[in-house]
Amino acid sequence: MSFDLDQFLPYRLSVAAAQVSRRFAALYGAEAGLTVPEWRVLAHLHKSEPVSVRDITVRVNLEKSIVSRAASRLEQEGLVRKSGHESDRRLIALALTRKGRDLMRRLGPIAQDFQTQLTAELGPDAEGLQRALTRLIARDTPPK
Amino acid sequence: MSFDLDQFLPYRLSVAAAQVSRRFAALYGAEAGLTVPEWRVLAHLHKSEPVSVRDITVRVNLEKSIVSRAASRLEQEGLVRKSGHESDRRLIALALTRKGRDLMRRLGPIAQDFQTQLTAELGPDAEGLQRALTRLIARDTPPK
DNA sequence: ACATATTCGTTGCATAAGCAACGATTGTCA
DNA sequence: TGACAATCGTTGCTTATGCAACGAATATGT
Repeated sequence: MSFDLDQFLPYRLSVAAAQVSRRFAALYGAEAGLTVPEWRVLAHLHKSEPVSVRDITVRVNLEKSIVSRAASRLEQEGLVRKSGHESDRRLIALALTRKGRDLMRRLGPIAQDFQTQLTAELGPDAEGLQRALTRLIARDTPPK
Repeated sequence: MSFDLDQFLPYRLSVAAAQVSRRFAALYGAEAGLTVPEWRVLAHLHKSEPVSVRDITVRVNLEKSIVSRAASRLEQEGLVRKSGHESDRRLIALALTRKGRDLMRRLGPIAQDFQTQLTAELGPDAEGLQRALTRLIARDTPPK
């Protein structure tokens, strides 16, 4: 009996994740053309700022070079402001600009609605999915 | 109340998928240095061959250019053979070589074992996860 | 205090992904 | 049959990713 890719969990997870990401990107694409890293940085800043690049890499599971470049792009678009940390001059303090906050005020509800819709689609399996994801993420070795 | 990325399903799915992929790559990395597309192509060929590039793009959720390049690399490494389709000369028939079949004979059990281990880790939530993934994948708009 | 190690953010470089365009072939339909 | 459209696989090009290396700043240990 031969191995069946269609039943293989890593494959299924990857396809599902890509699929869900595409759907979500289509939703916020109307409001702003963001990459996934850019979205994650904004979302994290929205709930806690100011914060360093390093903090973000740890909290949103992105490599530091990716966060660095995403932050630069966001700064260039006027969504994020970079300033020096007071006591530790190695650190950079990232914060949302007024424009960035406005954008997140529109994107937040979109994300919430999408989450609600997904949960509805999944019905009774939504909880099991969340628990399973928690377990998988828990043993995280973050990307460098 | 502010949006929380840590509870956002697209984010959680993406992190979990990346995490599981890394773990699996570490396992088969000892046997062969394959990229994800290469692994998927081999896995699909293992269960049905010969098959065209187009077939693979549809069945393993990869864009055709990615499959094309993966197939070329695999051919160069002697794992896959390309030959012309008999009646339709636009098509290419991909098949495993002896070496490719041998590799998959080693990789198949590794994948199975990993699946078993994951299922064990997830315990009672494994089923809910699989059902949820099935639902998410079902409404698939494949990548091009 | 001083040499050394470590951390932070950026950048360079090699590889991968995503999309459009292309030549070659086959399908469609008037 | 013959023009036109559609499909297949490859390739070019732009952008994204992942890793290593770097300069600057701070921590550490003797």
